[in-house]
Amino acid sequence: MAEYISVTQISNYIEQEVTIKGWVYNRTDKGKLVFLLVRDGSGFVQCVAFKGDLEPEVFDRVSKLPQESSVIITGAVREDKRAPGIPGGFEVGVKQIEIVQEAGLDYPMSLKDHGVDFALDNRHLWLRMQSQWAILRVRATVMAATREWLDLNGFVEMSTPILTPAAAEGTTTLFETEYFDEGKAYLAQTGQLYNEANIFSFGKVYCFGPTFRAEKSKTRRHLTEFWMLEPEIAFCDLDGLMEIEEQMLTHIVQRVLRDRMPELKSLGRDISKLENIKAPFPRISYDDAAKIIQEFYEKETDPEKKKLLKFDWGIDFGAPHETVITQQFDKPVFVYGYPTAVKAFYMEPWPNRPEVCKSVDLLAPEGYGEICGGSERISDPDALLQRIRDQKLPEEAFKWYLDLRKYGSVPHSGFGMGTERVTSWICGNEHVREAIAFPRTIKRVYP
RNA sequence: UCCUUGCUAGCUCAAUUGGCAGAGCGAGCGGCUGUUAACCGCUAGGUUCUAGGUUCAAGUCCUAGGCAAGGAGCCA
Repeated sequence: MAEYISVTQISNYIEQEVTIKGWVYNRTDKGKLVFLLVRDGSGFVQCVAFKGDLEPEVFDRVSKLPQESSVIITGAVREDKRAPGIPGGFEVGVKQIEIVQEAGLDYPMSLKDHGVDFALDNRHLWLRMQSQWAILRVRATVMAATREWLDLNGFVEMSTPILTPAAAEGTTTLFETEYFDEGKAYLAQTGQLYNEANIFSFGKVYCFGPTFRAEKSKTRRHLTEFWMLEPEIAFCDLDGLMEIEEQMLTHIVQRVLRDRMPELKSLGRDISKLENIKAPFPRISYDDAAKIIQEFYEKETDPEKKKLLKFDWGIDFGAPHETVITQQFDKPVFVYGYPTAVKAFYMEPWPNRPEVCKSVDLLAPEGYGEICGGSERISDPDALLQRIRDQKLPEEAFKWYLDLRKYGSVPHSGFGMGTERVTSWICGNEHVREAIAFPRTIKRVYP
């Protein structure tokens, strides 16, 4: 009896008889022979059925087998450069085929292009397309490599709550829900404050889970539900934080290159752009970034684009600003020292320059923009209380958070990384919605 | 909330200045022993987003509405 294998293993079974279980991705009927491109979850392999090798009625069914039919195929593996697939270059000569189910003829997804609306309405089926399969395989590797690096470097994974009592930074962007007799609870938009408590027990921690933003943002970089990684580190300043970010990201990209090359190639990704992603990453201040933007603003002749590049010191960067900055570098670039006024209340002010703070964003190249945002946190209890009062935040809700600065306060830092943004950048996607299996956007909660 | 663009066959899109509703893919039938989103021949498939208006004549122009997209605002 033939051994059951997955397509990824196929190169180890040349000239041997194997069994493949999967789905018909494409069929090419050539008359007396039929090519079936079969996907099994691990890869895509071409299976070839010759009329002379099968019973006439079986061959007849195979030559009419609809796309997405589920099959169990047994036959000998051959090496053949002409064979398409992932990894490709191998094919199975069909000796036996069990048709588990003939798929319906009205399968709506064709191998040609689809519009965004149609593709998303059929996300449960769109997932089967090779491009989506490849992107989500890269995503899984991004997540695995992230945990791998953190675990190897002494971080402890903590699970921070999804249901939270109040906003970390205002209440306008929270999804709210009734919570028994306690009033309202909110879906977490960050686990950071809880991780700041966790470090005083564990030193270096991270949380990695879904995060919710009720922002009415409709852009290629936004989802209302996305997966965020948030490390937090005790006894760590801004420089130490940047070092952690660049080491971790280097590991992620190099691991994807090692383990997901066929997927990246099938997506048409320019691999040379990724091979270069190695620490150290360039570091520029907000002030330096402002100068770069100003130069481009002055050079720009198109009035439309010039308007988008308009920039006054003190504002946060928009997408066009980030694009201009990232295009100066072929690696991700750190921009640190943002104006205190545009950043969250807990960020440590710059020494002798309180108008800027020890915040840092990591911007991905090729125009992808912000993938990580973080800061050194305020460690002084009086300074933190002052910031909470200045921003008119509910002092009562932050009582426990202020406790952290009373009992053994230390300089500490942390950042958040958007899984979908990192995956999109590595894959070269146009939109983050393809980097999560079932995207949630302002206009879509189905399927 | 604002700006811009789009909505025509199951899907992706054409349709010149307002003048006969078209193609490719998918589906059906036939052909082909090396296809790579195969190719070739034939067949079926339409309330042109909705409602109203202008006109001899509306997919096309006007009014209102709906849906979607990606930008702004907002945003770890």
